[in-house]
Amino acid sequence: MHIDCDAFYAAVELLDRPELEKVPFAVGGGVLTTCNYVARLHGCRSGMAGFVARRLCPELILLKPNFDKYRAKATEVREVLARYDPRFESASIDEAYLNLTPYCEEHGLDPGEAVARLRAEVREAAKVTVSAGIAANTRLAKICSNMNKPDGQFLLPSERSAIMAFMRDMPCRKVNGIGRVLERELAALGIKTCGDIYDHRQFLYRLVGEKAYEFLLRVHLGLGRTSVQPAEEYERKSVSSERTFRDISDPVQLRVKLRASADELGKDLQRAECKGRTLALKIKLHTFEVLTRQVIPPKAVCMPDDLYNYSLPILVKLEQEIPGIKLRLLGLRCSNLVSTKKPDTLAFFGLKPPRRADQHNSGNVQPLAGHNQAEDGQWEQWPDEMLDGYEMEPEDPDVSTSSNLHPHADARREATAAPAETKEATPEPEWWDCPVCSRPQAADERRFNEHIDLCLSRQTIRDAVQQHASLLSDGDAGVPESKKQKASAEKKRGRSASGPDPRQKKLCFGS
DNA sequence: GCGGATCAG
DNA sequence: ATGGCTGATCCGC
Repeated sequence: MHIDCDAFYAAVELLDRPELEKVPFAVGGGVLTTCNYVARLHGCRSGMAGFVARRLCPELILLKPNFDKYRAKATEVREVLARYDPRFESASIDEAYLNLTPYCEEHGLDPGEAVARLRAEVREAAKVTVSAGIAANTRLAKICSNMNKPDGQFLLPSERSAIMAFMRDMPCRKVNGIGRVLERELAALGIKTCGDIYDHRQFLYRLVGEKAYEFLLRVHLGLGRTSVQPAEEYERKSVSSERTFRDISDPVQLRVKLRASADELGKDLQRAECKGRTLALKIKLHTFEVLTRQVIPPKAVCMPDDLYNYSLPILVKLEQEIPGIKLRLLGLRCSNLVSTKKPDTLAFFGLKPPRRADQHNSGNVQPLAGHNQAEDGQWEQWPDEMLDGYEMEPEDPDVSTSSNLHPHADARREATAAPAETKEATPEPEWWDCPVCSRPQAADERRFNEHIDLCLSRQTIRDAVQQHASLLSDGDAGVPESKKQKASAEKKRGRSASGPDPRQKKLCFGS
């Protein structure tokens, strides 16, 4: 199920100031984020520039957003959600995915009944209305939650026929990973609805590339992710900070901006407890053209001074390359992150149960190559019988456009030119137990061996530690053990409890 | 890897 | 006239 608060910011403001009910108002600073019904009557839409809204409706009242307030309200809502699925996944401050199957079984309820109950509880507890979509996977549920907005719900039966019928007339743009650009490209081929995708597949492959092609076919079939997990379990991949300002050419002022950006990013990195092995400078020219340039500092960076000093040469170079450069935005980003969190001793030594999402190791250990379980979950495996007929052969005219949804292109040896090994290994046991740590590993020979190597080196470390346990005063980063323990105990207070900062997680396509 | 680009919220 | 900010992913080099 996907759940979506109705006009969240506006709804929360309305609780404090009911008198706004009658007047056109919207929430947002420079940009209008959410607005009430009256404002909409004046043509103001959410996602519209503030000044445009003002034009349309001069008496529009623009409220300054109060994110602390919205976060507090979001926790109220989430407390209810947790009763239905303790492992629900926040998709943003006002959206979440839940797996309601266990709840329905335990309470002997239909999904529809359970959701009706959930929505009533949210309204009761948090005094805001929510809309919900109930479907077989997250992609469908997301679409469904918009069907009966506001304050409604929509159930899409989990049957092939119902799903295909549902997608057939669904405008492509309603699907999560299809934005304005892709919508345009598709429209150029005559593809307006998800149902149209299949008929045009022979052109699609070359138009959008392999990934997007597979994505679109999955959309057509109504396939999507079926797993749901707390957002905290996703690993962050970058941290950035950028600011827009009045056009600046003055080199001195530009350095001031860079300094500010470095300070901001430094703070954020500290909050996120990580450093970046890669540092990127992003600028937007007064023409709105965007450029990025990156460097790999000799060591992972997180201190503002380092961020500034390593990015300054990039700026200098750009200043030389672009005479009379005039900027309207400048920012810094760190990627290739390494955690500075105190290493979890148990996990590090492999003494802890599987616990997914292998935490960032402290820099010296490479994250197991790009294909982990989380990644598998996100693309949710093609049913082989479908994958065959659907993939490749974009030009093959004999792939008839009949209504046959299972065009078994018999004996296609392999899907793509890609690694191929992983895809073909499906019938085999998916996991091999590591003889060292006995944790399950992907059944891939190369990676399995790499893992064993890893474990052996851990074993070495463990032996060394045990041997010299009393002697080792723990040299890492010069942090005394006592301090590290303490930091661990406190963790990041507030983060999990009132836990705002809902990780923005892209769920499909991108994700 | 790098840099541009799209997408989401 | 699209809007600022953060983050993720994909594509073509």
